[in-house]
Amino acid sequence: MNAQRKYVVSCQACSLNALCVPHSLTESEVAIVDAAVKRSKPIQRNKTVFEAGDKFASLYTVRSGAVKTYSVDQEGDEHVIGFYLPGEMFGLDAISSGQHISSAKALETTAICEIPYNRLEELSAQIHNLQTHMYKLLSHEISEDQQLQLLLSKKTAEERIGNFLLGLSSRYRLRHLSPTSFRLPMARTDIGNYLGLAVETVSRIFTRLQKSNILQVDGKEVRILDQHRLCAVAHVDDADLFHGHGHGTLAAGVHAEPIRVGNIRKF
Amino acid sequence: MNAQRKYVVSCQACSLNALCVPHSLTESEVAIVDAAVKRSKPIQRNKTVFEAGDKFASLYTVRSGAVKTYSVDQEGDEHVIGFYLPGEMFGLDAISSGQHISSAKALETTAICEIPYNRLEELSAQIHNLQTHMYKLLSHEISEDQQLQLLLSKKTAEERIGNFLLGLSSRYRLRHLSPTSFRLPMARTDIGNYLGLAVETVSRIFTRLQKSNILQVDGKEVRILDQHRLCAVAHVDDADLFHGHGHGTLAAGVHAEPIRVGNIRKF
DNA sequence: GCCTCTCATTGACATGCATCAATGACGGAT
DNA sequence: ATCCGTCATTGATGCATGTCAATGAGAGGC
Repeated sequence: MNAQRKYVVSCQACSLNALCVPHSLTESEVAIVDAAVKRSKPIQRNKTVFEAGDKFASLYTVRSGAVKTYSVDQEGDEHVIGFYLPGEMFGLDAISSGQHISSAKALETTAICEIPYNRLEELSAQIHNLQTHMYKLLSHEISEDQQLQLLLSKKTAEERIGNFLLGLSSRYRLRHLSPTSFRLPMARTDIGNYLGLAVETVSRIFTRLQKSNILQVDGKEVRILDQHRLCAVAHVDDADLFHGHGHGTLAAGVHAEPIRVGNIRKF
Repeated sequence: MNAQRKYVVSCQACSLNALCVPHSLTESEVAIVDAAVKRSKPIQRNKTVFEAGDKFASLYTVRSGAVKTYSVDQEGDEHVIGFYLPGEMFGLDAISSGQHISSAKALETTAICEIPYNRLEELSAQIHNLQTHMYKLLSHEISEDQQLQLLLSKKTAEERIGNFLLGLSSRYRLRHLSPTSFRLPMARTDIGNYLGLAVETVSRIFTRLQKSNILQVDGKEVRILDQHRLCAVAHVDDADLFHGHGHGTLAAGVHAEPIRVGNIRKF
């Protein structure tokens, strides 16, 4: 049981506290939520957290590592729905039907927090801040999804990738990691799939951005050399970069400022 | 004040009851929610309900008519986000930031119910069924948005339009209106904009489907002549048609069945 | 009833990206 | 260290859909 303790970190002690569910709660409220959270051993790359068709019982947040969600169609083709970083919550789409309609898979060794949905419902009726937070969280996910729809329906391949990278950059910044130098947790295939592009297109655009000295790419390692020009390529206003980019669990309610249009939404 | 009464119909007496917020509540709970709802005079075509930048104060549902939501980018281009029919709720994306990030406009003369968000939050902490309903509603919107993302990122023009029409058809069926013969409340431009297609493409596909005797189109009037082949064109399984197609306000929690993949999400 | 404005349709042409194909480069397993 | 499988890159080609242009058809105003 001591071995078990290694990965068991209370919400109070978790470094993601400020990014995760507890962020808007008082100390005693956090304690109550903390008691409901199940923490299990980290899972390996490519292991699934849940699969489409599974009964919905819990929501999940990433503690460390990264997760992708996806669905598989009749022809067996995979469709990537989203990527989740530490502090971000996933599984929200399953609340409405009581069944998971998408699957979630670890992109690397990943630790997950699980919070039983029944319990969360109960608690959110009692803890006003928690209810407010959950509504904002769900609403924020909707806003992000709508931003992505805009991206997918109107933007060029270069704009999509530019936005994608800027979104990632923002999310790493929020986690106090370098916003200009980071590792992509997902494969090119996943990026293309997510953005509605062929892998080859993703690859070509990466090399094009590299040749323009906007980006430096080495496998999964990315360095943003010229953020200004990357914004230009993505048609994103530089000034927007520091706003409204919270994602997943964390962002809801963090920003009082207006969220601007034309930004990336999730990754 | 008698004139005013014409359009004031309580939730209890509203024919959309089964499709709208009250659907999962007891009689006495409905009465409480009803008391919080503001009903105002129908608005004219092209009038806005709210605009991007407005302070967020209420959620809205369509009582009659139709609404589109959209955003406008830096270049002044409009991006259609969604269409809403009677019984469907909109404005959900504004909860997270406290400001509307999109605008909502009547596509025809439209009556709206408004429910102050503060009050809704209070009530949902007291009325368990209401909280459950709201969570499902928000979650369902997320599922739909994700379905649309799939449509936009992976499907051909013909599939998009096929799905769009089938989705509309389902929604009309739910309202006990003809699922095979209905009027499109929005312009071709709006359809194209929403689906990420040029107007010309929408037009061409309409005529192509008409020439194949799958559809009969006369301006905004549409008749589905061969649902089976329309499903084939849209790559939608016929059997799915009667499931999981609730939309907007109504759908959340209506169906116990699994929601299948590959269907349209909103419209 | 006519005029005007917006919306819809159709055709001709251009292009961004997908597709196909082949090679190269990791990274994990033994 | 070597092997093998997955992933990434690059080039050649084609096609679906966007763009441009012109005409036609309704709908609302005076």
